[in-house]
Amino acid sequence: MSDTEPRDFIRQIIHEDLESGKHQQIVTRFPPEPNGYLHIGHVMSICLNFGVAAETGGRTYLRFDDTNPGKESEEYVEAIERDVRWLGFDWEDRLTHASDYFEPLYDAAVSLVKMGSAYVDSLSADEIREYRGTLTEPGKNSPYRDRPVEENLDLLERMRAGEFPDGEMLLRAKIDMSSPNMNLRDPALYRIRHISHQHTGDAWSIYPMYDFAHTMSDAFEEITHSLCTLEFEDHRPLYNWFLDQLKPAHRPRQIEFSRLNLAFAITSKRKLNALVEENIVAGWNDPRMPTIAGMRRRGYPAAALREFVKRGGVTKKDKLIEMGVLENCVRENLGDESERRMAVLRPLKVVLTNYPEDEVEMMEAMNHPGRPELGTRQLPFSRELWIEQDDFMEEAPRKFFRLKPEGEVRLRFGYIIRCDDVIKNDAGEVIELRCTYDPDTRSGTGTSDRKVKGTIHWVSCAHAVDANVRLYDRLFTVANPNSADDFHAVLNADSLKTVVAKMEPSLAALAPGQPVQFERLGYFCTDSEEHTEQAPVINRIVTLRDSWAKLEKQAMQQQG
RNA sequence: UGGGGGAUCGUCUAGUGGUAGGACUGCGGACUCUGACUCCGCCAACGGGGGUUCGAAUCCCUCUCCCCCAGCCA
Repeated sequence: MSDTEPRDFIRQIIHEDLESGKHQQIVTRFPPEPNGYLHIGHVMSICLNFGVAAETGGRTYLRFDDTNPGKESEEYVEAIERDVRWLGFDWEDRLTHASDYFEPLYDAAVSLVKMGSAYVDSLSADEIREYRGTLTEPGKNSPYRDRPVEENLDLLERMRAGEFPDGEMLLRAKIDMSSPNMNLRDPALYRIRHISHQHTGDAWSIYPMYDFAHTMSDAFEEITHSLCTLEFEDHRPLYNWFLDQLKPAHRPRQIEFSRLNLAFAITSKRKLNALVEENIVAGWNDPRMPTIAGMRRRGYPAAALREFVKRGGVTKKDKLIEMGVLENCVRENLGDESERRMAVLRPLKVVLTNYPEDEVEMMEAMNHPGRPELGTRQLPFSRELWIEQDDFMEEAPRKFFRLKPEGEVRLRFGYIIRCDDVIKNDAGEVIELRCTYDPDTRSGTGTSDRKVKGTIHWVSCAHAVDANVRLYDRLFTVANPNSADDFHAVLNADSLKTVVAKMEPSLAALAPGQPVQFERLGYFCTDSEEHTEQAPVINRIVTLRDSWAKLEKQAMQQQG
């Protein structure tokens, strides 16, 4: 970070704490619950937590907040580790679990009981809800609230020993049932769950609640700045209450920031899970999903995701960032990084009537217009070619400078051709174009300075490689599907289209995960799950900007 | 109607009593063997009303709107 770049409010606090000597080193943590896959919102938290530590020579823990067995699983643990690593962050030897601290956590709970700050309640879940009051009315004390310390200690011990069924007893903090902050109305500390834990097996039959486990885990790990999202803002008094009561050697500070919401995307684990469970998408890593795994499979570079988050900033204001910002980051990265190739998504045959039947010429094509060091490749050119259906119009508007009857166009890295005849089937659809080429206009020869306005891409029929290409679009039709009553009603029915494309031969050997630009179309990569060299499956990462498409769209709207 | 937060171009974000700036989008143009890239230009904001001050996005008062909280979820 340069000196001129403004710092967000969290980085300001951190730098002040460093300068004042309050902390020698910054320690943060990223604490996901392993009950789902990480999504774009988590990317922000990861970049923030790992970022501020890395920038200041501090360190960051990857801590699994695994306090609710039954909802959590090892599959998610592995996916989360993979995703964080892929994003470019390293926790080194600091991979921990809240469950690593179950023993000291229990000790802390015992301490609270001993100091009269916690008690075992025997009210049912329903009764507790009734006793809690409402937003505008205070709650009332549980009749078990004043159990003697010895009795509480005994009950807690027996809870741990598994003597009671689920829900029979509950350890609660003794704070204030009339607090206007609901979190302070004697929040639960430990609940009974006779269920085995993915990490601790059957060692426990009671499990700590988030607020307690999270606060104390932060303290145990000597976290200096515990960064979380806004919805935990009114948990902070409880966070601080634990610290005030238990006075751990280290006192972390919680700071909240607003979550990152992406327009046209959902970032609720519940809803994401529903998309998967209902087979609306093909899994957590479906390329349409806003999950890290999905975006990786789609072909979004990790660097583009990091840049996106950086542009979003860190504030306390609710945000809904336009999809275009993300796509722009992806294009920017890929434009520099990826080699160019040619492929035709919706093929239309062109026959060059004046080109020799059996001749094949090799055309030299640049792999990147801005980076000559990436070299060139040879493209076979022959009498029969595929061009894009969209690149021909029988009745073209004035500004359409692609191929039209009697019109001329340049074939990229090839010749200028002229359209002589249009061949149609019985249904009246154009199925073939008869064209002539101008032998004096071969690319790179400089034998002709003849210019035409349009340049289109092509693939030689005889040499083309077929590929299933998946064209993705946003999953939802509204900017904020998070707030829709029923997300099913706002699903985009056309979020996935598949076409059989014709690709230049060099693409048959496209390395897995290697993004390329199909000239004039967009960025593409092989699908990590289904692609084989024999049966290529390619994902479209993002289209190129297309000012022609924009013009067309406007024209359509003007016509109504 | 209890408590906790938040309001700056369409979107995101700077600003910390002294010319409201940047990015993305949009619009117009240049360039182009990718209608891409690049370059140039333009449009566009301090939620409302009062006050303090030579001067207010910034300080004070007031109003309005938005978000979060009543799990033995995190």
